[in-house]
Amino acid sequence: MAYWLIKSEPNKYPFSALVTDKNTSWDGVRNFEARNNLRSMKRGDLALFYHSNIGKEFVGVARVTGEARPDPSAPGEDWSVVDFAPVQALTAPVTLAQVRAMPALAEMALLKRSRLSVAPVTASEWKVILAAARTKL
DNA sequence: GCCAACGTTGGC
DNA sequence: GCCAACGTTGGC
Repeated sequence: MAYWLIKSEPNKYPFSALVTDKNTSWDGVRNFEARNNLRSMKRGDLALFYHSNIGKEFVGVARVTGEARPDPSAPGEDWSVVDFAPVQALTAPVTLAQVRAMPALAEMALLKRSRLSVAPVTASEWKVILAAARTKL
């Protein structure tokens, strides 16, 4: 199983909306690398849900429930969506400042590739963040 | 609201 | 194939 991070601006689609919706199609990705990351996701993979711009923190965990398929918001174009369901909110959100402050997270894509909206997370990074979030799955 | 970073586009 | 211009993301 692989780990990922997905970013959303909370004024557009907050984690709470995923909780309400129970399932959502992650559409609108228009970056090749982010799209390729979506295509690498397998059912059952877990993703950290990050609020960009507002909050700037990890707030929850989501699970891949449906693997990549054509993005209906871009008919005829070569983009993909993946389906996610909420797993749980983090007990304590983990802020960008916290991530920056932890040496174990210095290489995270969130920091190194800050403009990439769908990115891989290593198993060790995953562990560190869930510990900081005081969250057990 | 500004601006840095950086991916993409298009002219040559 | 290079590179300048442009658009977008996301932090501040």
